[in-house]
Amino acid sequence: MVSSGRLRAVPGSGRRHRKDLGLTATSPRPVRVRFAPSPTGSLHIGGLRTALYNWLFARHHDGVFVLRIEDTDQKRYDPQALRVLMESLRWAGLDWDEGPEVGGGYGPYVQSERLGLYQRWANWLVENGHAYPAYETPEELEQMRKEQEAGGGKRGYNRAHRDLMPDQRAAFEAEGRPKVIRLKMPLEGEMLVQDAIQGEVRFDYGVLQDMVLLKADGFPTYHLAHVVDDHFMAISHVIRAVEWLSSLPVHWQLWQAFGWEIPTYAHVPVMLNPNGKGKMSKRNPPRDAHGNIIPVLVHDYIAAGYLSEAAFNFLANNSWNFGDDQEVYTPQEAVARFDLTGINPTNAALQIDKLDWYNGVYIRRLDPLDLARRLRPFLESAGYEVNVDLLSALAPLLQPRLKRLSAEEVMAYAGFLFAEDFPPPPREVLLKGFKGDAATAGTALRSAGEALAGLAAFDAAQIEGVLRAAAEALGMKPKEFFSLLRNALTGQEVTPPLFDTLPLIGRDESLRRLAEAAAALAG
RNA sequence: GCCCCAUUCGUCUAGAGGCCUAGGACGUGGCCCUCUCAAGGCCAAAACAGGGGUUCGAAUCCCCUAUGGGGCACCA
Repeated sequence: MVSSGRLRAVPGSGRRHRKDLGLTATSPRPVRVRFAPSPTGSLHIGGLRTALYNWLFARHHDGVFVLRIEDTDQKRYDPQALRVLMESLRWAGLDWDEGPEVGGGYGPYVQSERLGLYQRWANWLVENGHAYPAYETPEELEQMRKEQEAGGGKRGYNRAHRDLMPDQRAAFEAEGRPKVIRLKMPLEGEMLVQDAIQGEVRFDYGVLQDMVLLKADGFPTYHLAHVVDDHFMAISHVIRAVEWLSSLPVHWQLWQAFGWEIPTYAHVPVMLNPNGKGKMSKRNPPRDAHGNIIPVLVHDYIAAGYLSEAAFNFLANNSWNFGDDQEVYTPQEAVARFDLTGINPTNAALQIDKLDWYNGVYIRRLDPLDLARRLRPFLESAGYEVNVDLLSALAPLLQPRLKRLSAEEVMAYAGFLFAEDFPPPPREVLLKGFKGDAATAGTALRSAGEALAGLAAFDAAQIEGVLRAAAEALGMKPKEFFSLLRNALTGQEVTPPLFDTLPLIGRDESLRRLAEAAAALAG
């Protein structure tokens, strides 16, 4: 039954032996892989990871990465989806060699433009006894399912039309009943396949059903389209989500029926919710410890302020690992080392904390001016007017502190720089953490102002010098003095370091804030 | 209900019969640095799901159980 020499049976468990296969070494075919999303909505984060593994594999082998659009579900088609899908892939740095907008020698790359091909090959299957027309209506099938559930018996299509007499068939045709084409699955026997990630996979054909290949509307189902397209696009390795593993026998039968060279299959594990319960779903978005929603769609990750560099590294390092205990690596480094069989077959929870850590790592690696440039649109879309020079000066201070590119985080650290006007903070804020009385505090603020006013250059080093001297002259602990100044100058408990922050506020404005705070305390 | 797959610290993982006293990372806790918060440095707690085999020797191979996950459409 399994005729391909490449896909020989190997004794023992898959886990143990899957790396002995030499899958690519023994394959004479040039590496061509594809990512084949359906344009029914925005790209799922797990989908991006699957795309990423395909891309890594293609680049590692100097192969070809194809983007194919599986728009065979007319009911769920979303015209916006394709654009968003491509945006998401490009954001992550996954460029495709063939597909929409770039073309290629195996097109068209959109399935709805290939309908004739599927119909032709579906008919070929019927003519050669591998498939048959079935005339049940969706309502009849629904009825059948209900009876099965009530009876507790076997589920699935009962194969009523598998062996129709020619006159029965003619009668249905004469009636004008719509028909589908179904695959004739073997009634017994076993399928045995070596999956590059999952290892040995075995299915008993007896429990499988006759899946629909061509729908009544003339569109193919995934099963037919996948095999026909992967054949005519010369795909060498099918790297897809493990959700498909259950339908592998259908595809396997199709390959056998057509007699085409079978690609190597690699089923990548799914991404589970952070709590490990169930796969990530946009219908039931997961939440973190604080009750915040964890994004599921790639465009939500972008909007949440994640860097594509961090997302790439994080996704690559989930289910696959670099080796050498190295956690941070570039796409180029990953390409050099990538090995399909090194993907862990176990489903993995999405560890959002680790993504946040990666994001911090990559934010810190940015050129500060680049950070400012990337931050700008987030601030603007939150309604802030951005002074580019100020933001550029602020960026290095923000850099070790930000977890994401977000207006919210920037404001938490530096909102006092963006305020339209800055009235003196209320007393309780000014005196927060201060042990002395208001008069002492006011005196301290005034002497800080005097020290700063006399400075030749208003830079961090000089500011630090005079303020430390002022603290000593006042007989105050630096800690106490500086937090008093922070309160008066920013109204915030948490800010970037004071000495670096003062030049951003500016000398005049700083002196004004100190004076007004002192006045407020006096009154 | 049926089919398939998996199971190593809370989480992501290393592990290919002896290099395992089970390694790394995130997170957590402590200490250091320190004007707050970060960043950084150091340290710590934390795992082979359970039970049977095979073997001189098992996290690793086999079987059973349990648990988790995926799938059972004229969706992909």
